[in-house]
Amino acid sequence: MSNQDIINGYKIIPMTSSEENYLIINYDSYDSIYGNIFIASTNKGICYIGLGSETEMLEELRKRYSLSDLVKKTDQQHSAAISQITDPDSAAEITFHIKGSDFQLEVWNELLNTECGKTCSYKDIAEKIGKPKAVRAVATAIGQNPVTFLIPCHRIIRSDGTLGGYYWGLDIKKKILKHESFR
DNA sequence: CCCTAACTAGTCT
DNA sequence: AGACTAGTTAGGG
Repeated sequence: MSNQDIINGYKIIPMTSSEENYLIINYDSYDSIYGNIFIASTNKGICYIGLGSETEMLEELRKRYSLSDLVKKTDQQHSAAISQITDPDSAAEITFHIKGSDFQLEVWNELLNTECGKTCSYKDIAEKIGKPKAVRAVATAIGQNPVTFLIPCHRIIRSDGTLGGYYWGLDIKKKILKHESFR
């Protein structure tokens, strides 16, 4: 299974370490239904989405892509992301350019198969990637997802139906799920 | 229903 | 090597 398959209009391009050198990353902050949202992208795809002040997010971005050049500049990809977040059901085509271990990329790729408005369990994801016993590792990898909202880590909940965790806070997880099931 | 223990594999120190 | 996890299951209160 390739990491560059197109799934529901989404595609993940893994960022190699050589690519990361002197890579130009455009970032900016935008207003959204979830408040201020921070989006960053390379010339190949979106590499980070986060919630919080630009100062905090910039620091986070520098940690993740320490060798790249960060430039405050709006981008067509950013507006595509915003409209997709606003209307999660719309069939947009969005590409991600993200760094991660083989395992992480495999997990994030699998998340793209989850349907809007539905949920599935961490165990389901572990089984789908053929490592049914790696549930906890899968959960950790999901938590490291650099592109919140668009790589739908919020749709993954525990087997017993409870919400499980969420990096940006459980209230946001609830809010997204509610927004997605409206239709 | 809540609690604990055992199990599990990837990542970080 | 050891200590963490956005988990799961089985068991006992």
